[in-house]
Amino acid sequence: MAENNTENKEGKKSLNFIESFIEQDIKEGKNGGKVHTRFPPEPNGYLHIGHAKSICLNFGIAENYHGLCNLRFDDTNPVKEDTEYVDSIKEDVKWLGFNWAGEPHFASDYFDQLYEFAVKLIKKGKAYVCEQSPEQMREYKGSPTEPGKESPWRNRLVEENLDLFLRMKNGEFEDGKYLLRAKIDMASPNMHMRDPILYRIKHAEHHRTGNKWCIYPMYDFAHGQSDFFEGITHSLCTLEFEVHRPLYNWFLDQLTEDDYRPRQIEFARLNLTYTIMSKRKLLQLVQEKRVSGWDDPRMPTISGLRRRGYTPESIRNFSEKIGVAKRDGFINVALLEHSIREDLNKRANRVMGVLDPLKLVITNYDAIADEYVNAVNNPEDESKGTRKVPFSNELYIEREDFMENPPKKFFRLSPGIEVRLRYAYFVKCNSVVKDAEGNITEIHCTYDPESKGGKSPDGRKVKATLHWVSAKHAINTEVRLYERLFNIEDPSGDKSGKDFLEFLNEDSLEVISNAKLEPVILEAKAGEQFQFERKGYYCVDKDSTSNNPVFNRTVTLKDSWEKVKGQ
RNA sequence: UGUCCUGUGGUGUAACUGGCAACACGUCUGAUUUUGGUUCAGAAGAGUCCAGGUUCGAGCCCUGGCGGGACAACCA
Repeated sequence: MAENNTENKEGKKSLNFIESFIEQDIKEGKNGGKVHTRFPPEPNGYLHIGHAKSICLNFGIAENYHGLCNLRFDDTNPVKEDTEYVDSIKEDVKWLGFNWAGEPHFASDYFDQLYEFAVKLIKKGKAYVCEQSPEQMREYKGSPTEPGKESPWRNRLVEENLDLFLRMKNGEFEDGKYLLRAKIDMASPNMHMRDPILYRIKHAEHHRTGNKWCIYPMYDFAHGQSDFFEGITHSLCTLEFEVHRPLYNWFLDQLTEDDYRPRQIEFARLNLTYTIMSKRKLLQLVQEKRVSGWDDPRMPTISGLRRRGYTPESIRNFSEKIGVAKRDGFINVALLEHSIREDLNKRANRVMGVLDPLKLVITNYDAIADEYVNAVNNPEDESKGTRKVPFSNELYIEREDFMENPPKKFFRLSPGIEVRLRYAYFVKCNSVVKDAEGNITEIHCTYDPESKGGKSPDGRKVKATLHWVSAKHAINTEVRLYERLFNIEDPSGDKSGKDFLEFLNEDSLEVISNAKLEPVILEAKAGEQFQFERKGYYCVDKDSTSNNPVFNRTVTLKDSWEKVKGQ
């Protein structure tokens, strides 16, 4: 699967630990040698790049082993969940390029089966109705280092348990009055085995089952069984569920006598530098309007990355590059950025765009001439063809491409220096116009008519090629420049107790309202990606209108001048 | 002073039943270049958390330490 895996001496691809488990299971003929995975989000928020890792893993493994992967919504807590999230999750999974097996599944599809299973446990004497308050529960639960104590309701008669559980279901009691708990071991070193809660009373409307139920199963009582009901063979989840595994298996033991059983395997969740992955915190950013929404291009959500200009391929490639293991670490965002540059370099058409315009006047060029120059759309892909770019005596160039008193290694435009205007002509700077404060307002140049197309007939060289836009043809454009959302690598991991919001980067968004672009961009559709030559990759935002085109910067180009300049 | 998981270049991931620690990103050279991009060529950077042990040979096996993480929601 992972493309960065080296091949061993026999030319066999090395496997990640999950693939090794799976191949072992197949070899042993477990579950008939089948592989069936699932991606099981709770519909309580938008998917983020961490989910993308899980999606690529689950769907990728199913594909590799000729199996299937389900999409299942883990919707056992009605107060947090919503169909808005269901819809966005489906959209995001599809956008990433994956197809789930059949229709999407829901844990709520199994509420009846789960209820029956709970009744069965009661009858077997393995579950009981408990009346402890949350406080009492906590007290009786003990701590990781001390055993718990048994609930006084633990030895209720089966008949009584059955009766109470039925009445819980029938809505006879208010929230919190009773609980159904498994009878396992209050002294277990594993807290999750200390008589975990199976059902709680919650008079809440569920986004799918409406008011049919007022008792809802807990995660642990729903997840493994859902896997079982769907015929899942390998249930991949993140590391924090490792301690749940004995309970996952305990339920399976109660549920089945034959030898089919899903296997839970845990892997490390993705951490990315300079961002956060917690759904709760992302929700907070949205609710407090620190960002414009779940799809704000600065968000690590799939919808945010999409709006930012990331392609599904780039995210899938990223996911392969990071691999999968059990140790938790931090992936540098540089790797994500590399993935999108790599992809867009091949697919994005080039266009010239000036973000910080400075007027350049060609004093010896005919002001009324109507000239077009030929430009290559994508040097990496000849099939993308060429286009005509209007040229005139008044142009915009990038303000940072001119320096009146340049340092040694600056080889762009400065007085007396000749440079090439990309695809057009050589120009030489003769003078500079300034306003009353001494700010440069215009650069005056002369051009060499012999250098049309950017080639010098006498073979003389220039050290720089600048992008430009003809002033009278320029399309005035809004461009949104994004920087990382946080100032430190791990905003959530601060040991001094600072809130993650304190590390928000106040300059993460810069809006330019007077960028100048070539006329071709008027034909661009929302979401379309371009490389603005020498500046980076940009895409058309959904806010874009024909009167007011709006572009998002996906990522800058690698900029080695930036390093030189810094010295 | 519990249980479980986990320690490999700056970062992430590899190394099949023990056999010269590899790949990617990042960094640094140089070449090419009508993008200070791309591409190409090359370099630096770890001796595998520590200490013992087994072995001809240990990142891999054993013992003992140390570091990091998870677990005490009627959340998932």
